[in-house]
Amino acid sequence: MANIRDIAKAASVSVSTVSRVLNDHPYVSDEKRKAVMEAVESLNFHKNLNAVHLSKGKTHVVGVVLPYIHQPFFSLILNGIAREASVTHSHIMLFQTNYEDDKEREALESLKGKQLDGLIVCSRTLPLSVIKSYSKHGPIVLCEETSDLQCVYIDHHSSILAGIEHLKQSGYRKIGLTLNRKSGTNTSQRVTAYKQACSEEFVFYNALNIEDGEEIVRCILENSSRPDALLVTNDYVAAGILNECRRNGVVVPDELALLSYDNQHLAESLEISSVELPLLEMGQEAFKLLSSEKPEKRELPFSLIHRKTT
Amino acid sequence: MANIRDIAKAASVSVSTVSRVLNDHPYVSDEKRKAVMEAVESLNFHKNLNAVHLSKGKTHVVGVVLPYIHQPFFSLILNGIAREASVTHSHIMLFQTNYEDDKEREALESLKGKQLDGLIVCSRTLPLSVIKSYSKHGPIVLCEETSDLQCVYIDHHSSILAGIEHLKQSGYRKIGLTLNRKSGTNTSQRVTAYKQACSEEFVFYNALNIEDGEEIVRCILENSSRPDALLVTNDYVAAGILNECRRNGVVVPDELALLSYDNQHLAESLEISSVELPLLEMGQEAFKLLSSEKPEKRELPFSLIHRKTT
DNA sequence: ATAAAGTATGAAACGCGTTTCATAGCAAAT
DNA sequence: ATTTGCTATGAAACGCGTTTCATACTTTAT
Repeated sequence: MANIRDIAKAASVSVSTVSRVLNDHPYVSDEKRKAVMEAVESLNFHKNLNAVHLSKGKTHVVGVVLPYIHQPFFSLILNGIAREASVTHSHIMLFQTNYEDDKEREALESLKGKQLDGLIVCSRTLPLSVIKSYSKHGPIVLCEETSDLQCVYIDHHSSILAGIEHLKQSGYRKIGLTLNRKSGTNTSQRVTAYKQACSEEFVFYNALNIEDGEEIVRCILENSSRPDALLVTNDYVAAGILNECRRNGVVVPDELALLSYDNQHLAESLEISSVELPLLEMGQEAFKLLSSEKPEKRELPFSLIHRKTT
Repeated sequence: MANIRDIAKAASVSVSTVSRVLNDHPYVSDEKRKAVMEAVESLNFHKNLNAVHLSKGKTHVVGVVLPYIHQPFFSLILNGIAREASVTHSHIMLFQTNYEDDKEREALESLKGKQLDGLIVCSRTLPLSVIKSYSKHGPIVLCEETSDLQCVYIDHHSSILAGIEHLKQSGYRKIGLTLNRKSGTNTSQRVTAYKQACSEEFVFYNALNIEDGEEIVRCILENSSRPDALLVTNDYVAAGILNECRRNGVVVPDELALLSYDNQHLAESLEISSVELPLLEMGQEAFKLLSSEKPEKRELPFSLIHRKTT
């Protein structure tokens, strides 16, 4: 494939001039510009982006680290990122980690190797200190509350307290909590708030999908001591719970109230009460923070949407 | 940042030797290897990936073109791609197009500029001829039936016929069809098959999400001539339909049968009959096809899962 | 003993666009 | 008439790792 020097030769100009033409720099006479463009045309020239990246030291690619693409929570954040990236003509490199250290490291190494201009970590398993140590190679934004790095987050502690408050006001006393993984900043915040506000503890882990919700109902029914309300990981789990309740004749919300997280279409459609999280904005803000010079922590608000399950 | 020449100097060897050490080439004496590694360590050297990419002419990055990330159909394919990519330590660059020409072009241009080693197009709006014209710059795989390019696909024509057959055998006569966009290879195949098998026509477009399903029911109820069965775009639309039917006292499947596509968890959970599509495999196959030398068309099977809505 | 094969190493070219610096002509300002 | 400033253009350096080629020394095979 023809390169810029071939073009220079063909157009009888210097490579600098070719580069100027290609980049719309001023200070190129019309005739030379024309000559270059003709050469470009006839030799079917196009830039090698890797050379551009190397030379410029930038790629206009940002990495996005997330555990699962298909989970609505993350795909919405991703969507927000994509939307904002599109504005600046940046591209997105995806690192689906499944919460594996190695995969997260790959992303960090790509940043280090200048393949990425920045990195957005939607969720992680690596220690914060490790992530931070890479921040000297480029901007890193986290979607959780941290003090050392740029971050966008939701105050999950408060959201849980608000949810519990809401449930208690409606007369529910034995409030349970469903969560996905056992570790993680966001999870910890939820658990801490929960333990702070509730004496009895009904905590269900590994609750992530519809079928997990169904499983939880079965689990609850087997037990004599059962919650009368649940704060649910997300709308999908709630949908599963709702579904299995119907099958088993458990009346929602009388026998079991449900307050889920995310407030996706599904919640609206099934009339599930839900804590709305501005995930799209979260992605957008995360992207914007990449190019913010000063350290910033950006908190986003949640809001409780009251429907028929509470 | 130190580069390979600095290392060479510090270790008193040639750059070739440094490169050999960094790439685990044989033919390096232990002492030189040690010297290089020490220099790498003390100067905190790490490769500039853009230089590697330029030099090697490869990036180990594949582009994925899809309209919407958050749509389960595509996020599942993406998942399959990601899974397979992870095996070869390839990375994924995401091009969410919203079916905009420009975005698709960006992906194609990235391939042309050697930023990508290959491209998987999950769905497109650009004419096939345009896509094909870029295939000289790198492998392109489509997720639809084509004769000119590598592709993985499902025979949507047959799947519609099978669905209709199934519905007819159960006694339904006025079969309707819901679709998303009006154009597209997959859509066309479905429409063609539908028109071929059904004399009456009940076709609903822009059916993609839960709320679209609800809307469709409202629309159906307003009309005197209504279908008694629907072939539905995907499980989400079916869920919306199911939901709105319940609200309006329409009994499923007696008054309205539903056969959806994709067979996601949602369908299982709501006991919706669905045509299972091997989307994960589709993604995996698509990725594998990128590195297949010979032209290949790979058809994947669908299967009809009979549940309570038919 | 000699050819053949393998080990080890470095110089230089290669992949390729961008950018700085120097140079030179020409117009506007003093 | 002279300085200042802008327009135009090219040579060369820069970003940086990889790879080929040539060279030279060891071994192993014949």
